[in-house]
Amino acid sequence: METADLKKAGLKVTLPRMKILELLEATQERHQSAEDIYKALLEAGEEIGLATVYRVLTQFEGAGLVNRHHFEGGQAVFELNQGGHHDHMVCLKCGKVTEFMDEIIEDRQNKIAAEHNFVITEHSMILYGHCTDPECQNH
Amino acid sequence: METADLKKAGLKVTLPRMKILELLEATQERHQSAEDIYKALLEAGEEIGLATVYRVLTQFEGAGLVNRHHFEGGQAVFELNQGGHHDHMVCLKCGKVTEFMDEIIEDRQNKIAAEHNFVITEHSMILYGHCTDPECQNH
DNA sequence: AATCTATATGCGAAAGAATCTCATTTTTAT
DNA sequence: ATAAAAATGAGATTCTTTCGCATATAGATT
Ligand SMILES: [Mn+2]
Ligand SMILES: [Mn+2]
Ligand SMILES: [Zn+2]
Ligand SMILES: [Zn+2]
Repeated sequence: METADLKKAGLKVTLPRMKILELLEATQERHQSAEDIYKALLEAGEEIGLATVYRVLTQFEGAGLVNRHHFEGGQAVFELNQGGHHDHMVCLKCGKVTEFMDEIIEDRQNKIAAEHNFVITEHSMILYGHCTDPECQNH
Repeated sequence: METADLKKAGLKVTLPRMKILELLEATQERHQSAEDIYKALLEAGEEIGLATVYRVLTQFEGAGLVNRHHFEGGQAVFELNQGGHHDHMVCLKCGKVTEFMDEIIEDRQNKIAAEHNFVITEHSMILYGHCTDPECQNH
């Protein structure tokens, strides 16, 4: 149930918020830009302004409901926060995003930060390259 | 010598290119935005347009003379490429940038990519948090 | 159920970063 | 010194994101 998530986050249950949350839960595309979401809502017949989409996503991020990633080049992308942390591989040819998580890397990150007396609050790790699609591999 | 680097990169030796390269070599700030560089040049009495700074930095990047990083929030930053790869820790309070390099992480990144038949061309790994400065540590 | 008040929304304007256009200048080859 | 090709500077333009404000809505209160 989604309205519960909104209330729990201290956010009023409004139509834009519900629709955006529903979309994030239903979609195949785990990583979407604010504009992607805006357009998808338009196509679904919802009349929600782009500024509202940005605002709501920022609020969702603050509430821990979504995560925002800055992949190289384009807009920021958002994905539903479903608990487990992970990092990303992004194909520079087709844009495909693959998720992964590596305990060894996470451990090393923490060790390195500790060595520098640095307190990590978040991190971003993105591998860029070519995915398995033949179109993307040869040149 | 720097004009040699420019020629080697197939770039004409122009005043803006020399001045920008000199600045990057001389400065304390290893990581500067295009605008930082533009302003530093202005203060040094050079009349170089911001568009030229962006153009030249992009050319330098293509030639492998500099690296561009997209830290969260602000503009892209550029640093002289002095050979060794490294990653970054960025203090969200004071903006201080610390560099580090970890073979274990680099190895794991390559292993993970290989497991996914993904060909890495570049990667970005940034740890965000608070640095050792007391101002930055206590909230 | 009707009313009230705070909050959220939609729209257009604005901001910030980076790129583009094009007339002029500079570089480098001749 | 001359000419052709390339680079520059200034401003316009694009792209993404945020802001401001009049209107609409949610949720609390009668
Ligand atoms: Mn993800
Ligand atoms: Mn660096
Ligand atoms: Zn691909
Ligand atoms: Zn700091």
